Order: sequence, then structure tokens, then C-alpha cells
Amino acid sequence: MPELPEVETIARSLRVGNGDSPSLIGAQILDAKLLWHKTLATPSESEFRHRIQGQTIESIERRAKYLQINLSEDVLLIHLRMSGDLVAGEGTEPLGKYPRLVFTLSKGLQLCFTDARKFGRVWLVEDPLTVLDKLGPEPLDPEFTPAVFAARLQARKRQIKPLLLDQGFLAGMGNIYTDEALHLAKIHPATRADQLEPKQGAALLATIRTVLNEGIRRNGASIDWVYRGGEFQNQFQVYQRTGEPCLQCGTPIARMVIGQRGTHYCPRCQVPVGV
DNA sequence: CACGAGACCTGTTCGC
DNA sequence: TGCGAACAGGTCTCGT
Repeated sequence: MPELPEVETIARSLRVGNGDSPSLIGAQILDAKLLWHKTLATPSESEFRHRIQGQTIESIERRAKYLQINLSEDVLLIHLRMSGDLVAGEGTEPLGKYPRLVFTLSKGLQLCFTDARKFGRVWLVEDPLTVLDKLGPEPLDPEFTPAVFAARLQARKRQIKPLLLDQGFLAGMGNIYTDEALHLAKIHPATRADQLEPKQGAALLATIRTVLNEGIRRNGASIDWVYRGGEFQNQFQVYQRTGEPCLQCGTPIARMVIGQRGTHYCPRCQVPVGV
């Protein structure tokens, strides 16, 4: 489920708590139980348990689609990939289906990493940059300007959709929000990046921010059986609406495969240019 | 550098 | 109803 808005939603709820989820700030990690060995990217399981025991959760933030949990000595990084989730609560029995890594915390709390498809990964490192150093700019960073974004587009020949999904080019976009942003910007997903007018490129960053902010405002999107409780799925204009009328022009939404990803677009609003 | 295919995994939904 | 195929919010690696 996790693109930037979903990860941001999780980071916020772990940080400040919400209805059924307690804030984890200040909690101490008493132990960690690894239930699927590949979930832990580094270090080894024994070193992981040894190092993390006794550390306190000092702050929680998000970088791209990574959750960054700053501990008293180290940094815990979590990537949810396709089906990962984090559930905080009370008790020692793992919360939720498909638990892969369970942290026992002080105050009778636990943090449970669940992940049906087992793609998610967890790192415990001293320096987060050893994991995060290849990431591109944050789309919501106000210092990242539309002009800079447009200029970076001009230097690339790739199709715009795979380029937006490239985390080294721009960090945090996933399949849903990319399709939605391109539709809002009226750009065909197969358009070559360097074929976009600088004006279009600048406008594209604006629509990216629009859909991301709207996603965050609605606590992310919940679709299929990987449920999170967000409501952004009700705002989809194209994603998973193949054959349904475009809400702008009535033309049936089309689906094609670009970069091995299902891609949804309006063939009338998003006219192919230089494809 | 760009691009495609294959891996990594499991669960749900679709088509016959 | 049953069964295989297709599909799923992500990313890595390898070959061309």
C-alpha cells in the first residue's frame, strides 16, 4: 500500500498516535523478534537484537517511502514495499496478519511489522545515508522548485512515467499517484521527458504536489485487501478506473503497460506528444 | 544511459 | 464449482 502519502500517514500516527495507535516517542525497545529472516536487510539477526535492545525511540520521520525511526544510538529504517504495514498497540501477541518483525516496547507496547508478500525490508544503521544516499529530491520540499524540476526533465529522454517512478530522479512517487498526477497535468504517460515544454514540466510538479497533498490529507489510499483506513481511493480519476468514463471528458479510461506497470490514462485528455 | 525481462513473494480476482 | 492465469501500492539485478 505504500507510496509517499501512505508512509507519511503511518509516520504521523506512530509519532503522535491516533485513535487506536499509541505514540511511540519515548518508548524503549526491550526486544525484537524476527519471524521472516529476509525482512532484516542488515545487520545479522543476532547483532540486530543485541544492538537494538535498550534503545529509546527519539523521533520518527519519513524520507521518500522509507520510515526513519531515530533511536538513541542507531537509526531504524523500514521500507514497506508492496504489502508492508506497521501496527502499534498493546500486548505481546503479534498484531495483525502476517507478522514478520515484532518489537517489544516499554509501557506494555509493541510495534509489529506485517507484510504478506515479504518484500519489505528493515535496516539498523548508524548513518541513514548508507541506505538513503541515492534518493532524488522530495517532491514536497519547497526548496525543490518547479523550474529546477523542469530543467531536470529536459535532460532526460525516458518516458515520463517510468522516470517519475525512478526514486533516484524523484523520491516517493508510486504507481497510483504517478497516474493521477499525469492525468491532472494532461500528459500522456509515454511522453518523452525532454519533449515536454518547460511550462508543462513546471506544471507537472504542481500536480504531483496536489495529488500527494490530497493523499496525505485523506490519510492515504486503501485498496483491495491491503487496508489502511485512508480515503484517497475515492478521489481516483484514472487509477483502477479502466473503461469507466473520464470525469473530465467522459471518454473511457484506458490501460496500457509502461515499464511493466499497469498505467491508467484518459486517451482524450492526455494526448500523446512525441511518443 | 535506457530499456526489458526476471526475481523476490503471497493473496485475490478474473476468465473459461 | 474448479482451476490456472493475471494482477497487485516496489525495487533490485542482469543482459542487450
